[in-house]
Amino acid sequence: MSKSEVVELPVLQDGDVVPCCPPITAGELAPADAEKMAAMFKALSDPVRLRLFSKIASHPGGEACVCDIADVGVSQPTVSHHLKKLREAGLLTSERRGTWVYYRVAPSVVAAMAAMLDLRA
Amino acid sequence: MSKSEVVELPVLQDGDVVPCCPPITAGELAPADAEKMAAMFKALSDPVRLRLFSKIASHPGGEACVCDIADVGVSQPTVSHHLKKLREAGLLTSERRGTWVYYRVAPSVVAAMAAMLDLRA
DNA sequence: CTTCTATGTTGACACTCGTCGATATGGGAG
DNA sequence: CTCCCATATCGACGAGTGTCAACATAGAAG
Repeated sequence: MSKSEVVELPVLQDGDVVPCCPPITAGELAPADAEKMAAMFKALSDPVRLRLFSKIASHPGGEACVCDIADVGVSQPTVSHHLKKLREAGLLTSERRGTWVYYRVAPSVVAAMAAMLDLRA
Repeated sequence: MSKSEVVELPVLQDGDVVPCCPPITAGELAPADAEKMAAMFKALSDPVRLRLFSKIASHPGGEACVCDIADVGVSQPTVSHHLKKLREAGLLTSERRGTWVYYRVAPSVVAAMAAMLDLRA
């Protein structure tokens, strides 16, 4: 890992339509933009996190209870740990409703990634 | 990191138009597909690698000599190490021509990522 | 041949990461 | 209140990662 400081947060913020960084093919990436993009890719660089993310993204209603997606072959604390990472990267939002906690994909995440790739969504 | 085996290689292969995995939002990601996608994102999850990648992707002619892109604030061995990682992930190809080594973005990498996001390039 | 330059490899180090069991917290039910 | 269930946090462990200096290799030029 780079020895630079941890990028603490928000890669993306709710309501942003234009995302954090210019397209990756548009020119030399500025160091600060590279940090933000790297943090986003890093959050998606684990198979378990990708499976959790895709389960939420493809769940009817756009949201999923942890209990709906927890079956990914690792322990409950590990699932919680991964969901926290995705939350910290700005990719997911969570909301407690009664006994259960519901996660959904943060708005404009897909659009942000598309912009990085120089595609219009 | 996941304790599963290392995904040794080719996330993408030259000539592939349809990439390794279904769109991330299309449904629950299969474990094997998640491994492949994670390996790709992992390769892009470092700021230095992202800057190298964007320098190559945006370089005139679609290729760049190492000497053109090596100025990213780390030592020469570290640059070489990161380029190797990107090569192993199938994101870059390299070719030696005389004294210099030229890197280019592997074909259909961008299209593959676009497909993951369920966008048509 | 030798020398120089460009790039890759090796080995070591500190740090980060994914994982788990144990424990804590939060809220509904009785 | 107590009990139970869902989720989060803590602490520890082994594995992996980024970095560098030192060295190795490849090719051009003298």
